[in-house]
Amino acid sequence: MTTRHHLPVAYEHGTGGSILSGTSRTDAPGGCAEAEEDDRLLQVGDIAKATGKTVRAIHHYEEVGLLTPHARSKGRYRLYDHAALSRVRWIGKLHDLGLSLSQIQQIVSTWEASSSAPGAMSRIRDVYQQKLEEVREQIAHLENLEHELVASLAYLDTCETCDPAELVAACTNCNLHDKSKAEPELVAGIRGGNGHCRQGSNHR
Amino acid sequence: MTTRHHLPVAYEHGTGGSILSGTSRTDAPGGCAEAEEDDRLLQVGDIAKATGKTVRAIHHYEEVGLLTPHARSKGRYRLYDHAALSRVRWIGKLHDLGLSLSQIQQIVSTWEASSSAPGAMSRIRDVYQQKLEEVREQIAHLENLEHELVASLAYLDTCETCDPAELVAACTNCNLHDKSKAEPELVAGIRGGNGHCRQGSNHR
DNA sequence: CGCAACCCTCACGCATACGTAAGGGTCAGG
DNA sequence: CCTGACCCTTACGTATGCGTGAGGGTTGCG
Repeated sequence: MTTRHHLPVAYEHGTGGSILSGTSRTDAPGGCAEAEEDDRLLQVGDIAKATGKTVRAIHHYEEVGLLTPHARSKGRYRLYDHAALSRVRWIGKLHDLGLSLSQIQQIVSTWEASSSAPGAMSRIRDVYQQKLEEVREQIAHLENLEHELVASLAYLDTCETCDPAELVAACTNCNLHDKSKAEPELVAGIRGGNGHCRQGSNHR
Repeated sequence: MTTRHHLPVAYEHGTGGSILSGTSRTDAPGGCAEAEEDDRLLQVGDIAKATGKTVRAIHHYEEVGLLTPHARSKGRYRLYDHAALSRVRWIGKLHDLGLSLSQIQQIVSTWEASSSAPGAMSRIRDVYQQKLEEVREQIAHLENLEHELVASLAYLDTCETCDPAELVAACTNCNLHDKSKAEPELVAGIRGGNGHCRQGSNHR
C-alpha cells in the first residue's frame, strides 16, 4: 500500500498483484541480448517486498555473496532481474531447512565453480538428499514432542478438578491423577529443581 | 567411563546404569524431613552426564534462574537432588520446542509466583496448548519442505542423463526435463541471482 | 599428607543474521 | 528546481546459549 512515486528505472503500475510491470525500462549494460518476456529491473525495495525480507537482509545476502545485483543505475542503485526473486526465495527455503547462510554460500560456490553441469547438479543432489533425511528426523522429533505435549495436556486436564485453594506446594502429594500412567516429563520438570525442599517423585 | 574417585558427598558405585546410588549420603541442611526413597545428592558433573549437557550449561541454567542447587557442600560445591534431573531434561525439551531460556524462565516464575495450584497449571496448560499448535505448524512446514526436496531430487534425477561435458551455463537452455512440470523453487534458485546475464525462466 | 579428579568464580569470546542509526545522494512528478 | 520516497555506504549494536580459559580451592582414597 505504500504508494510508490518516483522510481528510477523499475516501475510498478499494477494495483497490488505482483509488483511491477510498466512501460519504462532499463536494459542493463553488459551486452546481453535477451528475449523479451519480462526484463524490467527491480530495486532492492521491490525485492524485499516481494519476498517478505527486509532491505537490510537483501543487502546482507549480497555481503555474504549470495546475491549480486544484475546491474546498477547511474546513481549506484542496485537493480535486480527476476531471477533474483527466485534466488531470495530459495535462500529463504534453505535457511528454513536449517542451512546457515555460509552453507548456502558453499552451495552457490560449488555451483559456480563447476564446469560440468551434471556434475554440479550431482553435488547439489547430495546436499538435498542429506537434508531430506535431516528434515525427516526433525519431523520425527517434533512429532515426539507433539505427543508429549498432548500427553501433558491430558494430564493437566485433571488439575481442573483440583481445589483452587490448593497451594502449588501441595502438588507433590497430589493423588488426583491417574496412577497408572507416569507423570509426563513436561509436567515433572515444572515442580522441583529450584532447591526448595522437594523430592517426591510420583504422587501417590 | 571417566573413573570417579573421590566424591564429596554424592557417590556412584553402580556399573554404568543410572548414575549413583551408594552408601554415604548428605542430607541437605534446611530441615526437610523426607521419606527415604533416594535422596543422595548429585554434583554438577553428575547432572551433566546424566542429561547430556555440559557443566557450563548447567551453570548457565542457574545463571538465568532456571535451576538452583538443593544445597552446597562446605566447599561450595553445588549439590542437586533428583528433581534437578527432571528439571534439566524438561528445560531441554522446552528448548527443543523452540522456547528460549528466558521464556522458560517465565514459565518457572509463573509457577513459583502462583499460589493456586490449579491456577498455575492452567497457565502452563495455555502455554503448552499454544506450543502444540506451533509445533503442528512447524511440522506442516517441514513436511512442505520435505515434499519440495523430494520433487527437487526427482527433477535433478534427469540431470544424470545430461552430457557431463555440458556447461552449467547451458542449463538455461536445457530441455531434458519434463516440460509439464515447473522447475522446483529449490532448483530454480540455484541458477541466476548473481548478476550474470541470465533470465530465462523455464527451459523450453 | 599427597594427589588426581572435581568444582568454584569471574569474565571475555563467539557465531548468526540481521537491526539501526548516521550522514548523505538519487529519481522523477509537478 | 523542489520535494518526497528511495537508495547508498559504513559501522557499531543486539540477542542467544553457551565455550573457553585463568587462577585457585575441595574431596577423600591410599
